[in-house]
Amino acid sequence: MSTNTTFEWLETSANVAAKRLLGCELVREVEGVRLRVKIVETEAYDQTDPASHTFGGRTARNNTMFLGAGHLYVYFTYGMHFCCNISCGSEGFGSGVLIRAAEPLEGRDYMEQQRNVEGVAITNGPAKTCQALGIDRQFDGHTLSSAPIWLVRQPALPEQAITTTTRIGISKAASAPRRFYITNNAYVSRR
DNA sequence: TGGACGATTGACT
DNA sequence: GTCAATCGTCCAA
Repeated sequence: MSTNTTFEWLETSANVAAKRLLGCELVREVEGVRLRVKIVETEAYDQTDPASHTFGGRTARNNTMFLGAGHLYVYFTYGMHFCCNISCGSEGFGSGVLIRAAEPLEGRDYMEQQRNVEGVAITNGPAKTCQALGIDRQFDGHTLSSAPIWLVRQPALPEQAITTTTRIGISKAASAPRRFYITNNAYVSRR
């Protein structure tokens, strides 16, 4: 099993971590099935950012983002959806990267069942990706170096393969260019 | 302790 | 393009 033991490469700013995570794989084992996806769209958030959950300081909800790099921060939103982030930076500084979309590499059938749809809609959004991978609140705080969910680092993509834009669905700091995605990837979210 | 508001999605006009 | 669903979190009072 190829798992990472350290996350030094994520002990950096959210912006840099968000770009480094593009192309990396997230592996999930559930009910004896292995699911594997490639991260294709991310957004950066940190304590200095009014749009971040950590802007107001450490709370019970956002605690995972303060644990240091390599933890899964899962939050519940709109009364019905879960979204997941990968924490980055140093312990004590609330920062992380929202996984907005991913491309299925293995276990596509299982993901389609979870989502009850076919095509790119299985993972082309943050809550969709969580649902496809069966990620919910119980995994908040999980360290991404062990089963049943772990991260596999991949070589950094060339800058030219990455598109940078403003983030989606936020009202504060809406003009900050902190959304990153793999140019022309079919699974990148639309709205 | 009440109420506004979300790092969204899917259905509908 | 517009809008409802649905509830945990946070802050003002």
